[in-house]
Amino acid sequence: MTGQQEPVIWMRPEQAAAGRPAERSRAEITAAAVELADREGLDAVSMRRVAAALDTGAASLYRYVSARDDLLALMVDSTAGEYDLSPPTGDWQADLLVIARQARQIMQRHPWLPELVITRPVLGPHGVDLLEHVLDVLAGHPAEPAAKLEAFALLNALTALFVQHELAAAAPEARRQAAYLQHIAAAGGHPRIAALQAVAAPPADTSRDRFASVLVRALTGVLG
Amino acid sequence: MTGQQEPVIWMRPEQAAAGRPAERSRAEITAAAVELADREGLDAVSMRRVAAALDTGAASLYRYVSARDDLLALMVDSTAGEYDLSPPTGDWQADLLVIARQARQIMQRHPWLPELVITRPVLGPHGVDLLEHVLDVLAGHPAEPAAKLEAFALLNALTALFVQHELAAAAPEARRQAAYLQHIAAAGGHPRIAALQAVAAPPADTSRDRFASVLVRALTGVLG
DNA sequence: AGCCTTCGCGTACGGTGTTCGCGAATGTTC
DNA sequence: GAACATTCGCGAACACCGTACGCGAAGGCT
Repeated sequence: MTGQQEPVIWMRPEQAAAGRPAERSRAEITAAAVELADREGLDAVSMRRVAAALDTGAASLYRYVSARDDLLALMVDSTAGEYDLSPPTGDWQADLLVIARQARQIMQRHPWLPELVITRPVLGPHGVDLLEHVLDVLAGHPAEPAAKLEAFALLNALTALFVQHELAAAAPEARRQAAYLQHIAAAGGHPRIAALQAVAAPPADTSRDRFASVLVRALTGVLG
Repeated sequence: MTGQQEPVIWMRPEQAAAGRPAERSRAEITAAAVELADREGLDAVSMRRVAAALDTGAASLYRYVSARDDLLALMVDSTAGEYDLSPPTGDWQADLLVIARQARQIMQRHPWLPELVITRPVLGPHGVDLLEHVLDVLAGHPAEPAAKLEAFALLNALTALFVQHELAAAAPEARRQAAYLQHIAAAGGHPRIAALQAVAAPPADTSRDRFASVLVRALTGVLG
């Protein structure tokens, strides 16, 4: 009855018990994919290009990964290994903020990460360690377990949104969007938007505080 | 010096001033794409498939849209036309919650929307109307204009995250992820996660309240 | 009626993810 | 050391994809 389905990649053995041993490792392939994404963006991470970076053929990758999605999952989890998890201090808000700030730095290091984190949240071995740590930080908090899980998800997703927002500001697409808003303002019929154009100075110095305050408030929202 | 770049699609005239008139309209194409996405998901929205739904060739679409991204932008903006915008009551929190709940319904109607809203926020004519309305709701609020813009973005993105979360719960991928978590819990070394498995009942009845409380708290976070 | 401009779209190019099948390579067993 | 079982590497192929080009046809304006 219950259709037997392929398990998550981390539950499949990396090395077969018998036969010819593999020439490469998941870590090696993941590293190549991450480096490619860092250098040329997520769209450059095609099976062929990753394989080429490893001096092999595209079909070979399927010995290590059952689909491209698996490769992306490996990439995401590998970045979860970049956290520096120090023991909880007892102040859960402060501890979570430390996590969030690290998340922000990691995502800035890997500009392709926010999109992946948001569109397909995935927990691998490193992600599980991170989750365990967050649960440890929240151990004394009286919220329900489900709420703590949601808080973890929100921490990741909100940080990803923020980083994506600040990375997108430099994109040429944002300039087009701004031009259209200006066009709308000039056309009339949208007085509030037109009034917006009067101010120009973006107070960037307050952005980091805003990141913290929004995050903490949202977290207290889920944790009740 | 300043490289002349193609403007946003809504600044280009839909109908050329001279020559043979177009046989179709942007709205027609957008409707076909939306219906296709509603029925078979976003991946089914390829230029060829949309064109086939309109009984035409793929290349024809490029008379109406300069790239597939433009088509996706049209789809997103068309859903922004589904809001029912009633005049502000004076209670900005309540008014924004009304907007957010509508956003949630719209996104549930169009399961492909959250991903697009999150990964490429786009403002077309309908989106601009929505923004104008939100600014109207916040007219009496003393926050900086930039903060109000961020509040608008956060309202959309957070709602999209929530809907995406509740839609993903039914996906088979979630079952795999849960199985892995259970595996980790059984393996030891992650006591907090193992403790999580003890509880089972997901109190779904409180989810709507959580949506509201998280949203309001996050919004008050940006608005100061 | 003629012109001018745009439209429709067949065709083609370079790319994508993924499958199949087979020869080669290896650890294990006799 | 030879035979075997099993896996690995991967070339080739398939079905798509987004997009550019170019040309015949179609319609509005003068």
